[in-house]
Amino acid sequence: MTQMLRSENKLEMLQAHLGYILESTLLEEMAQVAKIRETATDEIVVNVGDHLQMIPIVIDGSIKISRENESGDELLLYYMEGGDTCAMSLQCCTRKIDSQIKATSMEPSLLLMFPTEYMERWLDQYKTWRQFILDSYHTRMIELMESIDAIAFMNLDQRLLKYLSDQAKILGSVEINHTHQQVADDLHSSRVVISRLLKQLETKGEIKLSRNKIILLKF
DNA sequence: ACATTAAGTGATT
DNA sequence: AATCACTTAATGT
Repeated sequence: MTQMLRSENKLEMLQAHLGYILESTLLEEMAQVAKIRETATDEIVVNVGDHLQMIPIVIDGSIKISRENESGDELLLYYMEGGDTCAMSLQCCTRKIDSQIKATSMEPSLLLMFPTEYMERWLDQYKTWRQFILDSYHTRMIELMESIDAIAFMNLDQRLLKYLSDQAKILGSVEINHTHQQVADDLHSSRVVISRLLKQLETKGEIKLSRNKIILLKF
């Protein structure tokens, strides 16, 4: 009975996000094989070097994807939100490549995890699924280019503003609960520099600062 | 009251 | 824009 309810819930979750993209037979099949994963704020969902067994689709919440090297240097690449999957993790799974990225939960989130075998089979079986995966590649690629643009063509102060408004948009709040160090890590900068830039923004009346908190005033 | 962690500042490269 | 070395402020125990 509870088993029944859980799989019904999964179907509802899937329908809510993918109902208009994927046919109901596929959605039902997905609901049957999906495993639920709940994550807490700042929980690391995937680490560099991990070997993925299952591929996630985000149902609720948001996940940030960042690059990280051996010495712990980071750079935020893009975000995943409701209905998003990361097609790159599919390649990771099927080719047995270790993950090159780190995925961190930005808020309490709910993911549905799918075994690789099914994902591959659906690729042959459902053209809507193939389209979904290809679309995912496309959006990921666009976002990657956007983040390259930001690094190559924008000053750090511009990047910081973009970062703040992105965070606000995704977390649905103008109140961002991050330390300056966390912001610096995401932007691959240093805490001192970020503190100074934030101070400037506060002086200009764009934001309000307090410990562990940045409040956006003009967005 | 004390220790710890976050944030601010001046000087240097 | 980054780093160092140091100060000051906020918070938890």
